[in-house]
Amino acid sequence: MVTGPRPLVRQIDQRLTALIAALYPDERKRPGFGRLAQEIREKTGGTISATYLWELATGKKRNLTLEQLDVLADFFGVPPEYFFNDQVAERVDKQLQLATALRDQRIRSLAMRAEGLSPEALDSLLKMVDAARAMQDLRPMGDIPADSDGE
Amino acid sequence: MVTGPRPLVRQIDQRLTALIAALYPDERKRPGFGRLAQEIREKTGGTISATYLWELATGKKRNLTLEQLDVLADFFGVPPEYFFNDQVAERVDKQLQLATALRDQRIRSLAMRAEGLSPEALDSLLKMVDAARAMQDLRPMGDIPADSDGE
DNA sequence: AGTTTCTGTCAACTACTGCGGATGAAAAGG
DNA sequence: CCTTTTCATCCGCAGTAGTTGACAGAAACT
Repeated sequence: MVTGPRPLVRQIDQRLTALIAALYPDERKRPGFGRLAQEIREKTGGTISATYLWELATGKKRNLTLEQLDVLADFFGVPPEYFFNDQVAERVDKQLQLATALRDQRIRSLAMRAEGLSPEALDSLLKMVDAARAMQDLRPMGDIPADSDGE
Repeated sequence: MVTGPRPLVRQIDQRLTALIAALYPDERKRPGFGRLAQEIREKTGGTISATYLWELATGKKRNLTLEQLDVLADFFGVPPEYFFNDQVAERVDKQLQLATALRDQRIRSLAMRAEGLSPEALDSLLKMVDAARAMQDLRPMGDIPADSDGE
């Protein structure tokens, strides 16, 4: 069917890649779609394939079912609306920024699932982190060796 | 795989029938799934079939795709999360009660799309409507002749 | 009465979501 | 160096989301 794409189903790819980047800030250690799919399966008990994950991330498929939406939302710890509600996405992205800035595995997953802080609170927290980083004369995030993982 | 149904996809049938009942309070004038599907198609430009609508309302199918979710949410004027987020559903249902109580086509669709009032505000509005109804000695809603429709 | 329209329901079909299994390239590890 | 693992990408298939077209019963109309 050649139905013009409904607005809801437009930005899945961007949202998904943003989540992946947020969960694995260090590009060097970031797993491929194969390993990622396996992790999702183990952690959520749901089923998702590496191929489909890639198709979603590259925008080749975008009209997913509620079940797959739930699996993804469950794994990344975001509300399902994140994938199509701009307002929710904006707030969550703020939290992701904070989590990335803190660069600690435990705090990161906590923050991703918190969903309780206002954008203003998150903004000031981000500013505090920036200030602390400047005082300690740290390089801009990106080339700092990542932590060794461990659930 | 026999994956147990994810929690997200459980109450679609109830939500859908609730929406239909809210939009057409008078059972006598309520259209069947055939006419309803046609209305949805005309109003939203999306595609949905009468049979599928029935399958959803009776719980025979429940794992719909984002595109169909968008069509339904668009037609009924509710946020897409209504179908799987209990918190949103509760708030919207309050609005639907109010709209049904007022029994005016225009106000009804307006209220369905408002999404701005708190549950407390809606509660007091509902109480006011009840009080007004009692003072006017109206019969309990249900057998009042419905308005003649018109977009 | 008969006829026409609408209802819910089902079975057969189509189309696309979602997956397994290739492929070659590039790391990693020996 | 070679071998093994992991990567992105593709092709084709299975299963199911979603449609079409039928059916009989119940209204509504004449």
